[in-house]
Amino acid sequence: MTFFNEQPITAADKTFFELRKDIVEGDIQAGSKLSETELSTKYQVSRAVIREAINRLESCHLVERKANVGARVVALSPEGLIELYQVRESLEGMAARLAAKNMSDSEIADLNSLLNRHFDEVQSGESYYQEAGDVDFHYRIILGSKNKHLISVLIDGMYHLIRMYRVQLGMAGPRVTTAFDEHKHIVKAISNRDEELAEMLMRRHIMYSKANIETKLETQGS
Amino acid sequence: MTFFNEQPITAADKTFFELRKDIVEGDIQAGSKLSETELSTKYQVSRAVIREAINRLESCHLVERKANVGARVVALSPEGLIELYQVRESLEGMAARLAAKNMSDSEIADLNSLLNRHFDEVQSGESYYQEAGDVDFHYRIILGSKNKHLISVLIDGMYHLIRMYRVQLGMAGPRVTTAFDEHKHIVKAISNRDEELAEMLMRRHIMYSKANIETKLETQGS
DNA sequence: TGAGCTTATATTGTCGACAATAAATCGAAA
DNA sequence: TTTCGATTTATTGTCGACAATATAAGCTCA
Repeated sequence: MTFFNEQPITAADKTFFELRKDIVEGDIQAGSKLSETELSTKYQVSRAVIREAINRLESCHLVERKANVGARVVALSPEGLIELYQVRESLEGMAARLAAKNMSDSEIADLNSLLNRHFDEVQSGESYYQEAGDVDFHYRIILGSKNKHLISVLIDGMYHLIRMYRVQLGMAGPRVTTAFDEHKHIVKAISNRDEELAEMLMRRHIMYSKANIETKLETQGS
Repeated sequence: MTFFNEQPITAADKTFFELRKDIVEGDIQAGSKLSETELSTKYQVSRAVIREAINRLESCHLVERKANVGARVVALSPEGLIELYQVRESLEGMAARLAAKNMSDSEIADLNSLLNRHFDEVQSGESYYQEAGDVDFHYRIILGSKNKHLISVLIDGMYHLIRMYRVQLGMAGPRVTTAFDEHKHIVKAISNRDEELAEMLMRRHIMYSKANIETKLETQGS
């Protein structure tokens, strides 16, 4: 998966990526305090670098900072996840609409072939790629919107937080074949340049996903 | 206007607010470079403080940073403004939907009285409060969504950039009475708890506003 | 003359030390 | 014993200096 062309340049970049990974994957516990001095010894960089990394983590909504007190990793809550999905529904719906308007024919063709590849993988039971495939699909449509601001808000501002929820609340989930069909319909709408339908189908797709998570949270009781 | 309860605590806070104001209002030119040493003498703080302020400005999409090169104030372009309004349409539409669901009756009553006040002001020709009133209206609905993430993305991540466009491209605009009617209809839908309609009306309201801006940009040629 | 390389310069990135603030500890009085 | 206040301690905020990088200037050679 040749996802983000993010490659660290400065030490702050590198530390930011490492910290983000450790937070998203739960190596640094949700809700825990981030001590600057502690982290600076752990990651072998100065406090200035740690501070910059923490500032960036705050921008992605992964940590919360209070003046003269410090930073904490965000606490994960069912309500927080619901709120996140409400915003996601709205923004990715718009992304699908804009993708129907702005994606080139060749990009749409690529998207179709991606979907076919997923179909083969699902058939052969390679559940490993399910989440990656899902992420990839949504990622391409987001980029397909060609709206820089929208892309930034979704990728920089929400993607990693969503992933954090997925990883830590264990949302690998089934919902594979139905989600796949939904993806197909969305791409169909996009290739028909039907903006209205593309937005509506994407919103429903995310609403279903949200509902699926909600029932899961109820049964397992988080 | 008792808007943001943002009050500076640290020197970095203060500098961030000052810098943001100077950028939004154009005292620091759009597209210009931000020299850290220069700013540190200008604002009488160390470079560390300036760096933190610039990092935060980057989070609000007011400046863009490149590693080992520096930060520039964003360049304003008609395309950028359109993109911004697309995201705004999507998010504020969702905000209106959630406001219809989550605002308390008393909050809705307050919103109504705000609108009546605006009506009086418009009647008596106090065009001064037009923009402030418009901003206040939208701000209350955003808060009414009760969705922290949505609020953060809109207020922290978009509001000041939108204001920067308004100020620097001179969008005080007419569109007063029609916008006022639209506001009234939106509040009506919210007080009826009609989520669907509230979202739709808000989206249209912002679409009209966007269209209004577009024609303006065409005639005056930016 | 100009293309490519080298050197110089200015700017950003990183660091450790000090100052300021908030939390924790301790002590005194009711 | 408990509550309020003072003192200590730990953490964050701020600073100036140094290192690393990128851009600009100058130089060499075809």
